[in-house]
Amino acid sequence: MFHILVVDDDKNTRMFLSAVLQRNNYTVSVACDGEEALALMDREHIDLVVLDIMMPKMDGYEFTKILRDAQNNLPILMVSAKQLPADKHKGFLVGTDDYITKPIDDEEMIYRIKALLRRAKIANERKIVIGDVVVDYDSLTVTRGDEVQELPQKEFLLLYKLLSYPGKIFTRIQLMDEIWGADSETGWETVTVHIGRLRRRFEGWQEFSIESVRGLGYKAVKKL
Amino acid sequence: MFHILVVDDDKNTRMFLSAVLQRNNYTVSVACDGEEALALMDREHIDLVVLDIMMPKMDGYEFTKILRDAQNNLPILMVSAKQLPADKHKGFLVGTDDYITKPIDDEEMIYRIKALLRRAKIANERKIVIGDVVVDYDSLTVTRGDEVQELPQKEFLLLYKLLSYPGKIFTRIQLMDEIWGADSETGWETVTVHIGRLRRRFEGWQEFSIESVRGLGYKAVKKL
DNA sequence: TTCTGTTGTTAATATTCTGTTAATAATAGT
DNA sequence: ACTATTATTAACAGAATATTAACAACAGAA
Repeated sequence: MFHILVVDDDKNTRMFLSAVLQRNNYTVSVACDGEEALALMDREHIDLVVLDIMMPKMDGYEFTKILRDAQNNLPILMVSAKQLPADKHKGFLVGTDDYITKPIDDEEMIYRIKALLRRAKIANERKIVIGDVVVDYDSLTVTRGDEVQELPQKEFLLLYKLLSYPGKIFTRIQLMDEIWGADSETGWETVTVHIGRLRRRFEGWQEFSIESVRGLGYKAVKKL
Repeated sequence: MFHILVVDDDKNTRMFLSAVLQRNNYTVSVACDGEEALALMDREHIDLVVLDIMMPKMDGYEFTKILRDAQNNLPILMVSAKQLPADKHKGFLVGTDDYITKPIDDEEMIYRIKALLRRAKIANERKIVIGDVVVDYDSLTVTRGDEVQELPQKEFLLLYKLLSYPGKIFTRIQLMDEIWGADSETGWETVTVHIGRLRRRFEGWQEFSIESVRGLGYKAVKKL
């Protein structure tokens, strides 16, 4: 089903992790260090990496950094021996997706792996996820829990654009150009109206909001 | 295991795609353009096609059209250079099964290929089961409990197509192409009428429904 | 042939989107 | 506090799209 790569220099840990993962119906490959891991990833398809921070030659941070620099956004679950907050922080900085600390609780690990895989899958589906809210490009829908809203194209595209770059300010003209096309006859005032309609539609939703920036335009704000 | 045909006029892209696919345990054939691809398909068995839209001589759309005309419903993954939202939709509206945009993310591609192959396998089983309802391709019947309905061909094919990919949106044109054949004289308005007939026929059935997506087309929704 | 059911066409009707305008509200600058 | 500017909102009209019914053409079975 899913193929997981375990990278750890300690043989016992490797075996322990493999066993736990296999028991949970994942297939597993192992590597002792970063280099070996990278080599292996060229040959096999990997869905997720469980990565020890402390390793000889190349440590976990370096490994992550190399991957991310290469635009690879494979989900990574880091395993850290230390419990210092400073360390946790560093992990997130390089671009890990989640981490657990030793001693490893297998249930917790499996739980986190599931969560990561779920997220990665969603990321592959042209969807924007904000908390419980899912914005799906292919069906023009916005879902929260079991509530599904199908929006009209213009409204949807507007929302999708804004939420694709949360915090970024778009001018009305920009939005016009990108959604209506630069040579559209339509006046930019309609953007305003559509924004209004979106706001009304998602009135009371905690997950995000569309804010106006006077004199400039609009931006979407995620709230979590 | 599965044999994939890559059709792209750019040598580098071809090599890149081949490499990624082979690394993921697919066997690969390549072709530079549509004609070569068609010739090759006469000689070799192909499970799936990865197809660039932009090509000399025959472009991706044409290629797809020819295949579909010949009642060939090989899964096709289109590769589009453009990232304009309007275009994106066009891409999957023509009659492809799925599409990705350049720059190609290999993980995304593999993910989508897997999904397509899985679906193709299901489509070959010629029977769709939804709760108590059985849709049987070979006898053109829909059964619920001891109630058996034999539907007219066109109606049946339409329903079957939609239910084969629940949730996926099909445009009328796409449905025309796939059921009537791309060079049929019949106008796409007919699809609308048939949808209406299907709806009437299965009025009040809880198991599934056919929903319209304004501006795009129709989709089947399973309800459990 | 006559009857029946399927299929495609068309036109009338219904529904939903979209853009415009004008009135109202909010904001910043003086 | 007043004004000029900018933003919000509601209401409307027309465009675009979808649904439905009625009918015509046709094919096959009785």
